[in-house]
Amino acid sequence: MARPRQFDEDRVITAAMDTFWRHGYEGTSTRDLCESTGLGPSSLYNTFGGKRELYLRALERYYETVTAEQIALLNAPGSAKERLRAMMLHSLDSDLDAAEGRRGCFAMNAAVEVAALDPDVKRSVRRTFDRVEDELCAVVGAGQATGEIAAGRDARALARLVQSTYYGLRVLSRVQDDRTVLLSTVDSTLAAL
Amino acid sequence: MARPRQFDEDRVITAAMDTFWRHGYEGTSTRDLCESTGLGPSSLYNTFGGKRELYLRALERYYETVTAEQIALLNAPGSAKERLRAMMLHSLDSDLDAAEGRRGCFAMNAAVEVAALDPDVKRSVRRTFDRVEDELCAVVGAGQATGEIAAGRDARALARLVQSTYYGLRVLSRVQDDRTVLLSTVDSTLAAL
DNA sequence: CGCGTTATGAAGCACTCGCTCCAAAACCAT
DNA sequence: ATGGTTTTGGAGCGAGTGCTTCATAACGCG
Repeated sequence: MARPRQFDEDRVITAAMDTFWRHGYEGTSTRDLCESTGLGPSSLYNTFGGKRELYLRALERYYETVTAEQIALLNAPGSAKERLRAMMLHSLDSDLDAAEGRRGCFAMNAAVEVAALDPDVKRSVRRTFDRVEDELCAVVGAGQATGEIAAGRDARALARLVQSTYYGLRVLSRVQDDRTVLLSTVDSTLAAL
Repeated sequence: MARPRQFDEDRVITAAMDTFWRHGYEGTSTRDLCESTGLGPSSLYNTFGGKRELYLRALERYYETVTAEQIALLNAPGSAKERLRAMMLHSLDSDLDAAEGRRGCFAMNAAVEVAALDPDVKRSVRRTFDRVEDELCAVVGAGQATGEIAAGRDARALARLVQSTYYGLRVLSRVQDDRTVLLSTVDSTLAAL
């Protein structure tokens, strides 16, 4: 019927996610996106609509890939606390890895930079955070069932406590390079459960 | 000797802080700064050097005013947990106040948006965070002295735990509008001490 | 093949970016 | 008042912004 696309849409979104993640929304120009995706501006606008829409797609992709990986770590074999620790360690090491560019958590970056200005971004990040909370809640519940975690307190409340500490650590990791300091806070969190 | 300045430097920095705080570093243009400070570009550049330097001054001012207020709440009369709670509640209500523009914590915004790109910004935010940690540590220590907080665990470790939860809550408040949800996490944190 | 349709690359739109330059203005010491 | 020094407003620099336009290219279908 017509000329087919010369690019793989998934690859393009992944490349765009990488660029937005690294430089933020305002810090990324449409030319940056053209360069990292390999698309010309006309293809990019024809396919996705514009910078904002592509950013939303990138956030979606982050949820499908990186957040999914966090959740997989939470559902891996092991005790509840081992699984919580594995997830936090994984993120922390990612945050501190200079080779990855110290770009942090894309969802958190979006929450801080864009959520107040764009309701769609706010909704997308909210969905990611809510999903993480749910998964944490399930792990805490499992820990309570085995007696590993005190059953007296509400699982949801404990999950939210872990989640807050987790994102707080990721904030601190932006200016704190000492892994052992952050690591000890992970252990304090688990000890408090 | 020469023509004196027509503006108050402190007022200008405070106005710049307000603008950077609201719109972020990349989201603020030099024209925005001229408008909010009332200065022409020549005065602004002659006095401060440039956008980046003014941002650093704004961060300094944040430390001197807003962070100082947080610390004052930590040192107000009351039990240790009451003081921790007062500080967290104050920030949370500020974060959720639509009239303030949902701009969050300026130091945290700087940590997330700029710290990886600018060592001076990283240092400045780090200093603020370290100071907050120290003050939290003092309050925790006081709580342990009165028996309000279990003396078994290291005060510094508990302070870092509180700090992480605190900044994590401020991240979540960017997408979570329900005050009671965030509030319950504050209480979970205090209960875990 | 030729047609209808869509994708592509390049040029470029109006506008904004951070910043500079400079003549005029405003002060104080003499 | 004059001279010396600094500040001020405004015009404007080159580069970059998000995005559009359009002729051309590349396909599947008849």
